[in-house]
Amino acid sequence: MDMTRGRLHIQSLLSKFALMSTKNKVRVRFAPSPTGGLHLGGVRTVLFNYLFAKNQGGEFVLRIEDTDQTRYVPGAEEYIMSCLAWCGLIPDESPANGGPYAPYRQSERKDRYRAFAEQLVVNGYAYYAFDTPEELEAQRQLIPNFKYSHENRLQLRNSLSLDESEVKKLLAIGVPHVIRIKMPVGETIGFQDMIRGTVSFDTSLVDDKVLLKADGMPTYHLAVVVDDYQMKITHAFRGEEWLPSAPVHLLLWEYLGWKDSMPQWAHFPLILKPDGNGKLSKRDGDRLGFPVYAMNWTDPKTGDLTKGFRELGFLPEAFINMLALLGWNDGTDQEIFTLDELIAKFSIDRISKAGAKFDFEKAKWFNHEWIKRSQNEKLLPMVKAVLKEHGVIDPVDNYLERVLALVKDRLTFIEDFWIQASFFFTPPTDYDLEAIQKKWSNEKTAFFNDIIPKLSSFEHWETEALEQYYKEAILSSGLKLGELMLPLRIMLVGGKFGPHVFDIATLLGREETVKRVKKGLAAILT
RNA sequence: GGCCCGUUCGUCUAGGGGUUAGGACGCAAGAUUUUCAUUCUUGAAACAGGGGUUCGAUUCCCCUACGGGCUACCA
Repeated sequence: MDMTRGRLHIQSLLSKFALMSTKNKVRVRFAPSPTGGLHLGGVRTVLFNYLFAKNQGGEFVLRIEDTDQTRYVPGAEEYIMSCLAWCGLIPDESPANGGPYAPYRQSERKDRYRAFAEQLVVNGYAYYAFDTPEELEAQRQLIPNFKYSHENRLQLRNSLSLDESEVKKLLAIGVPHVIRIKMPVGETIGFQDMIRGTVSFDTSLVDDKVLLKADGMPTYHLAVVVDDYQMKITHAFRGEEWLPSAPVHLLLWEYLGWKDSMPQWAHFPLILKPDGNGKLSKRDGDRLGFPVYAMNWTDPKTGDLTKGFRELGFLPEAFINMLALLGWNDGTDQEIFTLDELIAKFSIDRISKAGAKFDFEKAKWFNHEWIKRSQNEKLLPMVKAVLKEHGVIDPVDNYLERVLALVKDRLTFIEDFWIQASFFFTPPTDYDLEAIQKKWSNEKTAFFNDIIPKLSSFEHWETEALEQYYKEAILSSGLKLGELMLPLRIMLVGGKFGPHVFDIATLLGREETVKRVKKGLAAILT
């Protein structure tokens, strides 16, 4: 499929939420960058943005940051949209009418950024810089901790250090250049973060960030401010890794003359590696054996597949629930929330400040809880898919549903269904003979030979009646109850596992049960 | 190195000037299930350290330590 699908999703998102909104509504944005799979942290950022917007009765806007052409990965944009759709955060199908602030891809908004960057230069808040990447690299080699800043900008090649005529000439002949912000000296710039309170910086210590790259594309710093302004964003929430660049953004809002429309800020804590320290990365998932992406992601460059939560058998409800509770809680002991509950109860000031280590065990627990709570009919398609993988095609719905009801509580992942219930669909081929053969006796053989025909004609094929009948048969044979329970189980399922043995027999049906007992008995006697 | 942010059981967290510092995951033990799992009960397990302020500090302030983030013509 081509890249338009991503756009359809964005637009449908806009139309769905934008239509219901009117003036003075909260507008929140998230800007994924299509450089790879969608990471846990990314989904959580979207989720928090979404929950806040919905909680406030506002709207939620997606921008696509595709201005980094070197890292842009084809297909990633569409993949991100699919992940968010799976999570239930954006609509699945889309009417394709653009929202009021289209386009939403930075590459398609390219021209606007240049104009604002030039405006900053004219007003003395930014300047052209002609230094080549090689020259800057040389500086970095020469000077430890080199920073392009007020301390050295007059020694570098830019419109501040060069003659006006020289600058004009360079621009006229098209020498590649960037536009950098001219950070003021000795000012303290601060803001109110909705999570952290007052945060402030000394502008002397911040470097002159590039605003517009040599290829004419904006950096994140310029794009985020222009887009947030033009899209009338009221709240800008992002990960904590952005905190250090906040002063640049603050200044830009001021220099562009938009200070009064600046959004409120919040910086979310990071999701950390479960072991050791640091930000959670794709590598950690590979290393520790759990997914860090929402869905399977195949890197088109390397062909590497990274497994996703969806494919592992996570329910989207569980995934969302788990992510929401990683760094947020509602102040009560409740841990299981539906999306609607999360929306109703969400508030920014209950987000914790400190980073949270991801715990896969807890994630599994959330999934287990959600499987238990899910309606059978919802689970059925997923269970069928698992069966299909193992060659079981078109199981009877009614039968499948009864099996599912019996084993549902035992599942951590949907995939576990096969481990827990395969014997309902294919008779055992291997028997755990070790468990019973040592204590086997001729009396036991006689018992089964005797009961097989009786079972074949047993009328009340139903759990309780069967159990009663079987136990009475044991008693009257003079054998011990416990000695003949396990053999029956092993004949039916092959091993020491599974639900109540008479529930299994009931579901299997009379014919199949008798067949398995015969076959099992033969296996024991060989 | 510089700047910024943070620090309650192993992990996610609640709490907040006086509490037996609460819950959940995981772990351990027991009960139930004549299997295994589920479930239930119980248990072990935390306020980073040092100074203030205070009658009293885990809670407020400062310092230190530790952790994290940023320090690109990446986001």
